[in-house]
Amino acid sequence: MALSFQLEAEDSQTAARAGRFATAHGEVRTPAFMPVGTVGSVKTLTPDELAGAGTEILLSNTYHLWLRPGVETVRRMGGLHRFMGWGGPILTDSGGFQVMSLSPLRRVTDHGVEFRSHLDGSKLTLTPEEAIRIQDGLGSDIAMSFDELVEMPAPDDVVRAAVDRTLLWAGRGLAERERLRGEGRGAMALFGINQGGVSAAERARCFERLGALPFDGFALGGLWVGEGRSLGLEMVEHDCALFPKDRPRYLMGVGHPLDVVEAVARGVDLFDCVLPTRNARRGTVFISTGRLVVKNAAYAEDERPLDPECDCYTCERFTRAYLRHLFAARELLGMRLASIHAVHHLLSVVRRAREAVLAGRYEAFRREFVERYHSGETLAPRQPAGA
RNA sequence: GGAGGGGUUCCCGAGCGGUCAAAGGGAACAGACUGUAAAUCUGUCGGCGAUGCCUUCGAAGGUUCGAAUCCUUCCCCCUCCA
Repeated sequence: MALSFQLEAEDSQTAARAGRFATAHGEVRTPAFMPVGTVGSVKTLTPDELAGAGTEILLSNTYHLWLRPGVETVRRMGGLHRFMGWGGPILTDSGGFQVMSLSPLRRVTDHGVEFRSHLDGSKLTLTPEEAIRIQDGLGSDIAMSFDELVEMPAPDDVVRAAVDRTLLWAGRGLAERERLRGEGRGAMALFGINQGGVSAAERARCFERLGALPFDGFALGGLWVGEGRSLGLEMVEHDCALFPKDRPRYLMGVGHPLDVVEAVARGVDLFDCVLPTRNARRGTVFISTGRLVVKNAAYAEDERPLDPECDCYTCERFTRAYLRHLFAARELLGMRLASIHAVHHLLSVVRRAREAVLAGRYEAFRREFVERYHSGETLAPRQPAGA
């Protein structure tokens, strides 16, 4: 068994759950958030800083590492874990997202996707089999099935075609892992990805076949791509009700604190998202009482930490005024300090969510969390006493 | 003392009779960002009772239907020669 998922607790009032799964590189307690290290690095952060923030598993990316430095290089350097100096578990995305985000540079057929490399424009073909081989070559703990997602809104026939293709590719990916296992490779776990856009019927149709396949976990794909939050949450609730209880459920690409808390309430175990770290690099961080745009002039002389309720390195040592200055001066340290907080904060959200489930009080936690977030209490800029 | 060049909106800098509140860049301010082509992108950036009006291109005066652009005087800066 590539992944032994153990369900530890289920909330009585919501669909929230707590669990854990083991990989060759360590155990992951859920709900969990995976900081995103697309190119083999969570931008600006060292592995020690990630671990210090409570990271238990990272996400990295097939497409990007395939282009540069290339799977063979990573493999010869001892695999992705050694290469990037991260000893914990790694989940790799399959490149499915790039099928969408690099749309002007690609052509999709049943065989696979023909990309123009965003680095040098060269023509490349990524197939579901190749995506599995690459992830195996990288040494991933959890590989993702190669899928096709479409941006919302999208016509029904486009969504249907993406579902059919995703199912076709799911089977081929599993078969490729079996083939690799026959060669003594392919030890990684493999997750299937459910598609179907915002059509409950399509998602159900997709999972009818996907769920019958021997995946180690299931992901909710194609969400938070323009459909709107409430529709997205509806789909989350719908999918989770279909998914088996004994395997982890991964909501791909979602990471706004409120979305995470709401999705956990609907049964999601795993998240990844660039939002916290990308925003952090651009001067906005999530704190317990809302969204703080530290780079704004209003904080130029605010002596408080980003989040008075946070115990991360940045919040223990630095003021908003200093962070604001670093962003204004475009000092790299600003991005680093904000990223440290961002990762720490989201990981603390999922850790507290987990504790709440284990304590049988998730509904109360959710209510308090959402209320606190909307309070905006420590958000308003404060001037120094002498001003 | 002589010769020449120049003073433009917060800064640099284009414009050299109308289409100029004035290119472009910077700074500043704000917004966006959810399986990362992203240390990115977008917007605003003289004032206002705002499909128009008022004030602005070193200062004052003049030419002209009309001036940042032409003329006169003045003030200030820079370069070279003495």
